[in-house]
Amino acid sequence: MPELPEVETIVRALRDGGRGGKSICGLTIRDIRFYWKRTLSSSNPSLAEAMVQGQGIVAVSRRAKYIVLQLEVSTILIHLRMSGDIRVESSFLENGKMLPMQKYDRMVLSFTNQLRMVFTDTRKFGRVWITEHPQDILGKLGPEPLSEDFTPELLFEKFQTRKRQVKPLLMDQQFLAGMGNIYTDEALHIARLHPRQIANKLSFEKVKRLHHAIQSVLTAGIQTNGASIDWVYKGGEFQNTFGVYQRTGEDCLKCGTPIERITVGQRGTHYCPLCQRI
DNA sequence: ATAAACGCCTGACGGC
DNA sequence: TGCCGTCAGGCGTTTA
Repeated sequence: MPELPEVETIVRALRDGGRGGKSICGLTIRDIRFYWKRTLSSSNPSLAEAMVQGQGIVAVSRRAKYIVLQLEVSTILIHLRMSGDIRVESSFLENGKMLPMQKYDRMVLSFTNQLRMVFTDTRKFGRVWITEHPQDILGKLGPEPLSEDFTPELLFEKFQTRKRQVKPLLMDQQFLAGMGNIYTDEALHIARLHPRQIANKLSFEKVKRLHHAIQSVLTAGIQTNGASIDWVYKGGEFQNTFGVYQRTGEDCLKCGTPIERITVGQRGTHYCPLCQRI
């Protein structure tokens, strides 16, 4: 589910408090428990437990769509994939009883101050890594689209060696890190580019437009706390400003042409056939 | 290098 | 009501 803006919103809440929970910065881990075996990327829960037990949360940050919990020695990486979410709550009710688990809870990180951080994930695609070498995973990722070094010139240069369709390329996390299906469709619409355009055929002018569109949709997404659709991920408002995503058959807000849905790179793709021509 | 097909999972929704 | 197919903010592996 979550793309960069949703993950950023979750990370800010973990760092500063928000989304109904308190900050987890500085808390000490009492224990970690998994309720779905494959949620833990390695297959050794007792080693995972030993690697985090007693350690403090030094920093909370985001890299691409990964949540990064920096501990004193090791690092916890969380990828929410399609349906993951995080909540922070007290482990106990006011009467002193344990707060019950919920149906789709897959991992619980308990702290010594009786707070807990719960990773909930209906579809079980989400993954957690506990490692002393997070760069083994994060190091393969492409540039952060909102970072200073992601420039129109860099994007254009990276496109030159690529004959792929632009939409799947933008969603390739090793090419550019953080874009998903929604924000890619929205960015291509704003930039007036067809999702099947071949990357190295785009002029610098068009790449500049695309670069600006990527940064503006991601920034708007973060400002509105992400997009909330279906039962997954609550609290965002970005869905109210969709231009094409999930608007099949509705009028393009720029030209009035009905939005079409096609499949590109095995993903449902929404675009305006008039604004976004090859 | 590129891309398709498939696997991993559960749930919502529409058609019959 | 139930059954069935399709679809879903992702990504890794295998196969062409």
